[in-house]
Amino acid sequence: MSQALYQRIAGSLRARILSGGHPVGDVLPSENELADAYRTSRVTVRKAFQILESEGLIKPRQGKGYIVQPPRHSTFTLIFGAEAEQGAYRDLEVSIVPPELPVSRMLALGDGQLVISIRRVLERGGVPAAFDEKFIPYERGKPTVEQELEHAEFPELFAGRFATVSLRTEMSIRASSPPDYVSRALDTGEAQLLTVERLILSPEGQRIGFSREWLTGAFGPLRAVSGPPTGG
Amino acid sequence: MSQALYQRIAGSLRARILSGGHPVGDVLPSENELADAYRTSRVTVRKAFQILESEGLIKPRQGKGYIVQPPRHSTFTLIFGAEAEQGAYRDLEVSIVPPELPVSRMLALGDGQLVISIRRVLERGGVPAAFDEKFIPYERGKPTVEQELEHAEFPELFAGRFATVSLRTEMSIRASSPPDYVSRALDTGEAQLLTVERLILSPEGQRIGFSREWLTGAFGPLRAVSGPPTGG
DNA sequence: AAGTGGTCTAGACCACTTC
DNA sequence: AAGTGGTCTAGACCACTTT
Repeated sequence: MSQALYQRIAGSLRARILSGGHPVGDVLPSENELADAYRTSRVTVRKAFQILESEGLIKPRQGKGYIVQPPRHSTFTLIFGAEAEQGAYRDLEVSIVPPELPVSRMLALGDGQLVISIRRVLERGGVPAAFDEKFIPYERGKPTVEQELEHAEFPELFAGRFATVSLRTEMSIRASSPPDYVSRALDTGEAQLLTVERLILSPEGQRIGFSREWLTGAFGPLRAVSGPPTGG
Repeated sequence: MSQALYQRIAGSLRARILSGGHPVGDVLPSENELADAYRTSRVTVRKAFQILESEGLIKPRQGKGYIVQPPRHSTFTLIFGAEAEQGAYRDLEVSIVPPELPVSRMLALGDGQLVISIRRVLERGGVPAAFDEKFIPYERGKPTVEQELEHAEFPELFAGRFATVSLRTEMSIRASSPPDYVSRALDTGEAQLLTVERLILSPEGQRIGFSREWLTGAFGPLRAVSGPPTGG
């Protein structure tokens, strides 16, 4: 099971870039040069270049060549959701209520519009680790709350109304003091907690859901990574 | 400037998937079918499929076809660093000191190993927004602190010693109480702050730098997004 | 056996950059 | 004019899945 040729070419170029053999700004050997060197076709060499391009290592410039890019350490990938599965959710309350002002603003609701509110606590090892609160505009004739609750994950909650692939999520992370009912449920007193807010957007940009989570120390930190892939 | 054929094919398929025309688990038309339909070659159709694959919308299975994937809303892209440029750093202190225990642990330092400590405050509109503290193992004969300070961004600080493309960063986000010297500098009193820790790793996995940042409300929330690209 | 994706070839023409 | 990447063709053989 030897590697494909284009993989070997990509690996060889990657190694040379990462080891500093081709510093940032350098122009790599051209497609034709490499095709000759490896006794292969240009298409195969291009495939190798496209791998490195997708890794952000190089960028093509027509008429010039492939140029080694500076590393982008400002884009991080957040690992989120995996940890939440280590624990159990305890449902606190499902209700149809008039929204608080910040919620109403976030969902851009009209006057008198009610929302479905779902409150849950994540427990880990018997200790409350997070308080989770979701808000969905309430509309008669839409799937019932009971049905929706079968899906734990937020975006999937809208599967009946939208193609879930098409939904976008905007996340906002800060430290803030939770309201009383949250600090009581989490037993955290006055402490400020890591707060994660999520806004679910339809393909048309409509705000179709909003959630707030307060994470205690028991939840652990959020983690993010950047840089070249670990396997490479 | 009409779009390339493979772009049009990808766009057409993407639209059908996002609008729910091809639900999750569906098998898309085969490469040969589409090549016939668009009166083009298989290579061009493949290129279209590869775009959708890179977007995470589909996954190929040899002998079967391209299958529509469930959306992955658990991977978020953190937008970090861009906001920091809206403001000015004020240097507080550069010193060579014995590390505190947590720093020594994070960098896996031996006994007696000293570290270079760099403390800065980010001010935005005259208000302190963040406290920034970096630790680098001190070694004689390596680039001087003065030289290193010319580079503001953390990973770039190691440009002399490593090919910066090859560095990885692990980030950890939580809410915590800052030490006294931080809350004094930021004038935040007892409040817990958003805390961002970064560990810089060499290609070999060696821990070559560690940073801590405490962000006040003036810094604003961290933001992350997931879902299909905005332009698509 | 037939159909699918995975890899690869040996050309072609175009737009762009450099000399 | 020569070289570069960008797009595209019309084939080929392979490994895998389904019938």
